[in-house]
Amino acid sequence: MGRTPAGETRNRVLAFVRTRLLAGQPPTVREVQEAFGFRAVGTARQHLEQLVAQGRLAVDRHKARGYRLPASAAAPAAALVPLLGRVPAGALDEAVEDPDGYLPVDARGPVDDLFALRVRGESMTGAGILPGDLVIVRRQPTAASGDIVVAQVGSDATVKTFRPRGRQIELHPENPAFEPLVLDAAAVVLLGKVVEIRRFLP
Amino acid sequence: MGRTPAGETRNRVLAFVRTRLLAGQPPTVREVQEAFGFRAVGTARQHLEQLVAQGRLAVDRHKARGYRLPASAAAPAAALVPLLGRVPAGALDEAVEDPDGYLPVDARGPVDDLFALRVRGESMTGAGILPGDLVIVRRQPTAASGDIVVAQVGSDATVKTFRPRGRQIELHPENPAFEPLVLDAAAVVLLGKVVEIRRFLP
DNA sequence: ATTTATTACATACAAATGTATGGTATACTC
DNA sequence: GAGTATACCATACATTTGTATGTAATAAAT
Repeated sequence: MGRTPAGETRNRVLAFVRTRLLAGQPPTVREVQEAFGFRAVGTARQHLEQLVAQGRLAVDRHKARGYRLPASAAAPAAALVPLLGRVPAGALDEAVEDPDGYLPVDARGPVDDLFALRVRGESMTGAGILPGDLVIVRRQPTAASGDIVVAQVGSDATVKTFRPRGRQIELHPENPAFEPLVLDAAAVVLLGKVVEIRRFLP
Repeated sequence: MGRTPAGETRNRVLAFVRTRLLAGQPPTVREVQEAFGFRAVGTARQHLEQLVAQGRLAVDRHKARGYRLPASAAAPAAALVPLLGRVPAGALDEAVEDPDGYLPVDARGPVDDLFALRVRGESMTGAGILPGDLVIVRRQPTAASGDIVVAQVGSDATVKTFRPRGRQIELHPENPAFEPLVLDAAAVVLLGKVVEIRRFLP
């Protein structure tokens, strides 16, 4: 029987497999076969094996739905980080239980200790953090001087630059219109360090 | 034989399956069995089926690795957007073929026409876009006045605010130290509109 | 024209995997 | 104690699925 243009079909097979993998549903050889209307399993498998030979796909041999993206493709498995509506005093764990939504992040590093917050106020505009921006925060009880952190002061969570001064802690805004907060260390709970900022434009 | 506390194990099974699913590798019943040291396949399956009965898991019957997260879990599938190192004149499609990396984005909207670029220069700091930031761009040939766009001027791709003026196009920086570009419409290729900004902090 | 490579088909087999049935032990209720 | 429920084991079976082998058709190279 005949054929089709060039390596045309093969690229489509790769696209199909990649899509399925990103959707979290690795396809079987026969699912590829059906998706492309091949009348033989072998045809689908041939394309898949060629892609493996070219290094464009990887495979777990003898396993059902064993085709993977090659490590070189640097396919960061995406994890989801909870977006917290508000941070109730103390109970960060509980807030994580009932998030307002989720943000996908690169899962090549640790992600279990991440959460996201929406920024309120203009105190950090000088650092390129605008009202409404989302910050992704890594939970940690300490930080280095100069880090942008999320700290709990009273019942509010606030985003500021962290500057410890002996027994006191200074929380610096990055906006000349605002004054630094100088607080006793005991009055501040460090929720974590801002590791990423995201802004969506309409 | 004996047992274990309460519904303890079951929760762990759910956690295990969920982790595997988010990693894009749905487990088999036997993989669950081994992960928990059950000596019988049935035990693993019993837990899985109970979770399905409770609505905490979903399943594609008679399919290998068929356990899924229930739709109610509403986990937004993540898609990957290619991060382009540079935008060669005209050939955006080719650049997409060989990206520097990928960014995970929420896949509930269209994602096929998205790509990401790294911002160079300080011309947009007034809009909270700093050098080194990543912008996620939706490919489109036109834009509304005031949109932040990526435009190709000569051989360079540049991020600016878009302001059409009759037959001319003005590309406005958001930084008083820079001057607006006023160009003939024919000299500008609009690559797309910036829909998201991301910044990673060390 | 012959050769070679690629694409595709047909069919079969073996391994992986989902499913089913029956049994044992512990805990709880009545 | 009888009855019920839960957690687990042991084994078998059927389907799904990966793998292998042989053949045919078309295109490009020699």
